[in-house]
Amino acid sequence: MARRAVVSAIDLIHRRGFLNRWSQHQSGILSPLFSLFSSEAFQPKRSRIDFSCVKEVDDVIELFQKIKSMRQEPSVRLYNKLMSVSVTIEQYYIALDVFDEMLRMGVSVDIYTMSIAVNCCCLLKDIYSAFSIMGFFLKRGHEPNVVTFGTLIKGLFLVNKEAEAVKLFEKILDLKLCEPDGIMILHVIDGLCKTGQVIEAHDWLHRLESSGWSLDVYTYSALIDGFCKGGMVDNAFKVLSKMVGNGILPDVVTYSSIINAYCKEEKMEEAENMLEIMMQQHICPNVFTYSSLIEGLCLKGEIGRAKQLLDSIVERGLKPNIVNYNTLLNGYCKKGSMDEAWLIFLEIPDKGLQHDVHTYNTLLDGLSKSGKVDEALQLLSEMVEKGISPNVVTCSILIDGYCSHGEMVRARELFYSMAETGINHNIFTYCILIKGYCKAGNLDEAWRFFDEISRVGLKHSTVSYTTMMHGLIRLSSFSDGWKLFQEMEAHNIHPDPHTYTILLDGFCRIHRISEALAFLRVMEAKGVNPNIVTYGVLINGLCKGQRLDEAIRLFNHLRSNGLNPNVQIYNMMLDSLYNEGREGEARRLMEEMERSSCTPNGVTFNIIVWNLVKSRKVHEAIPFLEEMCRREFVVNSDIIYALHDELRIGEGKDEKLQEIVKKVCAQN
DNA sequence: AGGGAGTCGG
Repeated sequence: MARRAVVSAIDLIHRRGFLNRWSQHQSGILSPLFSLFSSEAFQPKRSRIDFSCVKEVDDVIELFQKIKSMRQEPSVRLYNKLMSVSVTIEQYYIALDVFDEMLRMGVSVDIYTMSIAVNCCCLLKDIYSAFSIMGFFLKRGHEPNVVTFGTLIKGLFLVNKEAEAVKLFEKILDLKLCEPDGIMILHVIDGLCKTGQVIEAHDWLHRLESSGWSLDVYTYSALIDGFCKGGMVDNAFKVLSKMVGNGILPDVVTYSSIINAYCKEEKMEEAENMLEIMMQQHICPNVFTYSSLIEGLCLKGEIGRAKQLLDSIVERGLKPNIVNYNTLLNGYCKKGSMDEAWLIFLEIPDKGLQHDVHTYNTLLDGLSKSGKVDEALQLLSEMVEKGISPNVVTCSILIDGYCSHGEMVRARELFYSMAETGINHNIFTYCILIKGYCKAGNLDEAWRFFDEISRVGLKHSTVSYTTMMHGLIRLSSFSDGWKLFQEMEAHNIHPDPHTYTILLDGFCRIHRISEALAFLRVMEAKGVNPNIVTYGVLINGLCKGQRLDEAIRLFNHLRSNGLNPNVQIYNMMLDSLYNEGREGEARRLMEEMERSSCTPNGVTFNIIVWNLVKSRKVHEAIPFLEEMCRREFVVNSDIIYALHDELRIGEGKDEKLQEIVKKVCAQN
């Protein structure tokens, strides 16, 4: 690296024509005048060099020239400063070029030069050169200090050499090479947390605490964040109270970490409580805090509140960014509220923000998922017109859109045309196409693309195997799917809850329910936790297999596993209870459903209404039908026929019934 | 004069 940088500043200057311009100045007719202005007589004793104007490489080169041509021998400080502004504008190679040139010119470099140069190498992930530079300085009698060592520790973490980083830190402590300071300790604690070694980080913190080293809010916050990210919020709180006990007060970052963790788990009440607590301490939330809250609300489907929150950020004088809007847009799209999604999309430019490729991808996904392929294609051309290049995600969305409408010819065309536009396929695009072909009933093509994955040098994933396995079970046979499952395990590709759920469903569909139940234990033994869908599949199997009581037992067991039954599960149970004539239990289940704040959907209403109509309690069904109309739920045709029959029998005397039937028919 | 750190996001 550093040697590559031997392209010295001089070469660069030649290439960029600066030297030429400079010599023209010197030899031009204006040169006497120029030299007058640039002479020291007109400059203060300490040369005025404005480093704040450095924005790009050319500025660095210009300043380098300026420093070099100063009458008075420029001090090493000026060159150091030039290196550090180069770092500020992320031009690490240029900074090292300056460094090389300093050495070439015989500038007497110092320990500051060393730290900056070492930092450059670290940021370029060239840890070898970082140590070489330190060695070089050592030979010249410059001892590395806490800054140099801290930078090296950071560098080691940056290149995933955690063990070496810790070893270096231990060595520094053991041999007392320097006194560790807050920044160095932070690098160690944060580095360990970010590599998933939170417990180790905690042990270190404890050790450093008892040795009396200074720990600050940064370090504690890093550890708290580590625990939060590792799903150990309890431990995070322990650290929080410990830091307060040590007289270090949490700040906005500390709280934001915890709030973020709650939001990720969709525990919005807790998140908002934390917000409350921090505001009581007069700590103002910032954009990070709000980003987490917006995301959490969107995850919970509370988009309206998310929108309110986003608007309130502006009122507070904070500036939300495009990602915040994209999050909200995604929330609306996932909910299928495309009108609101469009409004947000159109609002973005008014807020002084610009649509980016993610904005377009999000809206495209929403449109194609809600069947508005034409609108999606129009948006795509608008995107291209605006100069935003579609990426592999854009293509995936469109291919998926075609697949879900069974338009496999177009899906395939797009798949092949991607390469021409320089967009490479990844495992995701393959999975989408495989799923599409399975859905379209074309196993041969699905297999063809499945086999192509490894041929084109891509790595199979859990999803690729699971998708193909699902297709086989549905279109071919359970045993073919089972074979692929075994192949998957043999290739050491780990099945996930999704994989197991499909297999369990397969067992149920071929009426091998007991094996499904046994397989649930296998899954758990392998450390894969069944989720609510997994249980749903089993409950469905038991219901359909006339084993309703076992289904009820499994259902009652859910909450003790920390799982909340979803609306599909309630629907299955309700349907089975009605079919078995266990009306009372069905009613009780409905009450429980309401208590658990599980929102009934169209299917729920159809089940209820159908069973009321069937048992000739049409009048009890009317309020449900009204609610269905209000919520624009589709009413089953069987129900509509039965209602017409009812009207005929009653010879149209029942006005209330007539009215609702008219309304239902108009809507369906 | 140097490392200047910890929270967010598709």
